[in-house]
Amino acid sequence: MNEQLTESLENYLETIGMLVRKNKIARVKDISKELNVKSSSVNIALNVLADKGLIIHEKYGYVELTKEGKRIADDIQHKEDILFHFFADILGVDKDIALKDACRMEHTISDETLAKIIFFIGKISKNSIKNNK
Amino acid sequence: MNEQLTESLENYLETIGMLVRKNKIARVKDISKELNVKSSSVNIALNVLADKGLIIHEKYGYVELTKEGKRIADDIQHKEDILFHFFADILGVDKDIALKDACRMEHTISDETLAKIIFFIGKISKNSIKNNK
DNA sequence: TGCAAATGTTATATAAATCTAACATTTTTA
DNA sequence: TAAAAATGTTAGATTTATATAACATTTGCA
Repeated sequence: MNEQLTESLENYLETIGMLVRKNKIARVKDISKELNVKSSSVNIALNVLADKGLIIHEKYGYVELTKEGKRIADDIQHKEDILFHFFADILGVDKDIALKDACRMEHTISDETLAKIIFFIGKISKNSIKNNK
Repeated sequence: MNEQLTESLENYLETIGMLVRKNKIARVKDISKELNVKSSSVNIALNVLADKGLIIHEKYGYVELTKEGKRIADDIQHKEDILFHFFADILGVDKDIALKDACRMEHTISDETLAKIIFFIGKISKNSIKNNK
C-alpha cells in the first residue's frame, strides 16, 4: 500500500485534488490543461493511479480520488503550501519563483525536514510578535 | 550552451567532481559504486555528457571534467552544501535525512531561493553572536 | 611474461512518461 | 434530433534511465 509514487503520478493526484476542490469535479481535459500534457498522457496516468487504488475513473466519466488517493493528494498539497509560505513570506522569495520551487521540492522533502520547517516558522512568528515587528 | 541537464546527468557530474577531489581521478567503477548503478549505465551517461562537452572520456581511460563541466558540478555541490548546512545545523534535522533531502533538492532549487537561504543563514549567525548563544 | 582478475564497453531489453494520429463517445446546438 | 464540436480513449513511436549478458581491454601477480 505504501509504495513510493513517481513525481509525475504525485502531480496528477495533486492536480485532481485541486480541481475537485475548485470545480467539484475533475475531467481529463482539465487535468491535461493544468499539467500541460496531452489528454492521452493523462489517460495513461489515470490507468496507473486506478490500478493502485488511488482514483476511480469510469470510461468517459469524471475522475474521483479514493480515500487513500485524497490522503496523498492532501499531503503533497500541504507540503507545497508550507514550502511556498516559507520561501515567499519568510525568506522573501519572489512569489512566482517560490511557487515553482515549492512545486518541485514538495516531491522530495522528507516529513522530518518539513516538520522542522513548520516548527521554525512558528518560532519566527512568535519572535516577530515579541519584538513588535 | 545553457540547456537544462536532467537530475541524473547532474548527479553524474557532481559525483565525478567529488571523486576527482577525493582521489585525483574518476573511474567508471567508482562512479558506478557511488551512484549504485551498473557500469554500463555509467558509460551511457558519460557518452551523453561528453557529447555535451561537459567531460572528457577516452576509451578505457579516466574521466575528467571540462571547465564548463566543473562549473556545473561545483554549482550543484554548492547547492547541496548550503541545503545540508541549513537543514542539519540551522533547522536541526538528523544528518542522514538532511543529506538525503539536500541531494534531491539541489536539482530543483532556484538560484533566487538559494540566495535567500544563504542570506538568511548569515543573518541567523550574526544574531547568534549578538545574543551570545 | 603470460594468464587471471578487474575494469570498461557494447548490444539488447525494459519501464516510465511523454507525444501524434486515429478512433469513440458525449455534449451542444442549429 | 441529427450533425458538428468537444471531449475521451487507444495504438504505436520516442526519449531517458536503467538493467543483464556478452565481449574487450587493462592490470596485477605467480
